[in-house]
Amino acid sequence: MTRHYLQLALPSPLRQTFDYILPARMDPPPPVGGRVRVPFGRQSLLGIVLGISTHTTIDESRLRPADESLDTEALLPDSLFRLLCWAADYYQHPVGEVFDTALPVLLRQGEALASAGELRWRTTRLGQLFPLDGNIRRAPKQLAALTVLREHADGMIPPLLAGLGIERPTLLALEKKGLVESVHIAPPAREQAVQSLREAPLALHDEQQVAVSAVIDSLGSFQPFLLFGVTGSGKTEVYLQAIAATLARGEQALVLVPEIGLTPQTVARFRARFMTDIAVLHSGRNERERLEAWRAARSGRAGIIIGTRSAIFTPLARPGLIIVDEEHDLSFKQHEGFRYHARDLAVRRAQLEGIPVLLGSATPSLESLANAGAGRYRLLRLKERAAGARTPDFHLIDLRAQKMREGFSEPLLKTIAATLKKNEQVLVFINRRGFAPVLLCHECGWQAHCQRCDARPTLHRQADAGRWRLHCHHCGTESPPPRHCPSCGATDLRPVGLGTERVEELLRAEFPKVPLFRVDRDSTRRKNALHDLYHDIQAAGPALLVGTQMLAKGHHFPKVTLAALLDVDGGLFGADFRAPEHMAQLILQVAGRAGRADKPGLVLLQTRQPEHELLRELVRSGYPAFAERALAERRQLNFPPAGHLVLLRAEATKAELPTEFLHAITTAAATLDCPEVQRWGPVPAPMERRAGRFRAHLLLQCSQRGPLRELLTNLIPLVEALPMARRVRWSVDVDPQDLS
DNA sequence: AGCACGCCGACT
DNA sequence: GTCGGCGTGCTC
Repeated sequence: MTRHYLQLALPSPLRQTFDYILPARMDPPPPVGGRVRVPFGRQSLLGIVLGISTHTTIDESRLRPADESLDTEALLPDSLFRLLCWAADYYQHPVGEVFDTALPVLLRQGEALASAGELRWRTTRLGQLFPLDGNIRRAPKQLAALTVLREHADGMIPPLLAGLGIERPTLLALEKKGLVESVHIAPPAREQAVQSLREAPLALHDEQQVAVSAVIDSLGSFQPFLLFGVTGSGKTEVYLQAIAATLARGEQALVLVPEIGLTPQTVARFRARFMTDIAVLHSGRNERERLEAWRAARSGRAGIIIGTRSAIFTPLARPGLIIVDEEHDLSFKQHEGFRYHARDLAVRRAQLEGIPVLLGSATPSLESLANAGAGRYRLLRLKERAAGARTPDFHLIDLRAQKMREGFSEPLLKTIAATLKKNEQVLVFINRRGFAPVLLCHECGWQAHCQRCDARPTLHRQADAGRWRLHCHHCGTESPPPRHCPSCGATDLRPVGLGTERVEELLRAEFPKVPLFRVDRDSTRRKNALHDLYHDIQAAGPALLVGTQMLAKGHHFPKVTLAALLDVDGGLFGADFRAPEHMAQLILQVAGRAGRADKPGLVLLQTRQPEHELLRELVRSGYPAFAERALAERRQLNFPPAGHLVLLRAEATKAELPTEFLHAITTAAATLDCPEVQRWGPVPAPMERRAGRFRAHLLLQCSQRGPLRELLTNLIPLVEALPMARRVRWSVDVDPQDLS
């Protein structure tokens, strides 16, 4: 009899698969895509079967038999399985870790694929007949439980019982007496998603109608769309109606949203419209909930799946449409481990599934705009704002010509005062939380410095007690600020620069009678805090809103007519080549909060560089013109989307090691023939030391993806073979989103 | 990454 | 005399 071998993906950083002997007793053999338990060194691991073969390249004597097969069917549909294999190759990441990232934790730990069903308690035959006036009278809780359960022949679920004061110990006691039992009721297999609408769709304006029709016409075949619609133009209604058509075909829709965008309100909007089950997947859910959502998607029970980045790996029984909202958002790129981009995988997945994918944004990434320009994506424009709302006016305030009061120019303060006087709300945006980014000795110029990073810790004021703390945003270290300058002993230590807390303080002093709301990660740490804040802001009259990105994303503030950005220069002149793009997106997002319906909005930008070409273009002609110019710059530099990048990162506790290691890589690369690929570095990372580790970068650049991929495929085995590779932490970042 | 093996410093 | 530091080797 010929022997068979299982080719497995194992959760290990080793970039290889592992072969195991398929034991004769394992009959039927595990399916491709199913899990098996195998011995691995001294541990026992779960692996995914990638293939079964009669051949192996490994010496027979080294092979071990698999222990146990867990599944009778593949965990993932074929298209998703192939997407993961493709992604492992594209991102040059170990395939075992790719599967590990893609699967719910409980499945990785061996939980059954199918849900055991809902747990219910019910009486046994004996329990039905048991005399209630007998011995059990001495156990009142049990008596009550038994009485209730006797009236519910179908059994009851634990939460319902708990509502009646019946807890698990009581039920277990009754079970021990043989009076009640727990059963698992399996959910209906392959239940069809309910398709009917709960509320009527909104009327569409012409541009929306064109967009919806285009998507509906393409259902059933691969087609990427870029839905480029200004804030307030009704992108969401386009999504909802495209989803309605998808559900009407009996298919499912997968919706990806940015991390910050998946609020209860977002989900509520979908629930209000559709009767179907909606599976929600985000970081706030526990593993049990994630697995249930995953199962609902896989079985086809859920018609709509809404989730953040990792939801792109949700299996679908009948895929129909993928939507990526705010496709330019950075949170779609994973920044550690398996560094995939969910938007890019969404397009690839749509292709493998043969379905349309809709990327939506008011400020599309230059990548997507370039794809649309090249005809790879179909561009759908929404230029009109719904309900006749007007686009806000932009004004630059040249700070060089202004007397400043703690970060505020005179004209800005005047405009704020005037707006408040009209009973309207003002939004002040500053992209830095805390009180001040620098603590400086006024005597000798000493500055507070993080012990573990090449960075200055931010000065924070504790909400309670008003205590001061130094807080490093890069490594999380917190410490009390020194009372004396460690360098000269002086006591005159001063906070320099602005953060949200300081802006709050300044504005409270300036406008003592006006309610002020601060929205940043520190002020919204409490559960529901954000929701409550939004509620209070809507209810308030004239008010000041101070905040970071959090304030700029998602929520609408109809009463805001003035939005001010205190410092746009920081973004425009960041070290990263994408800094201007991100700043432009942020400016427009903030602008999108101002001026709705009947009231025109005004956006004030404080800058020391009013002649900056990109900034002027943005303010004068809007995002498309800005993007055009930014794209031209990228083309000149051969940067994405014109060219392609791969960033090799290395870090270690010894300072010289990362650079040495990357040097060794360049030496190894020199033996490979790839004249098209350019090399930058190795260089120390922009912040060389972070959380006590020294970091270095090596950037690879090429106008074509092909040579870059080929180089990586040949280079990485050489890198792994370097002895030094054991002593540094290194990673490959294909299509890096930021170079820091 | 885990996990074990192996050879040199400060302590119950 | 041991406990334990992390260098290095291996995992089908």
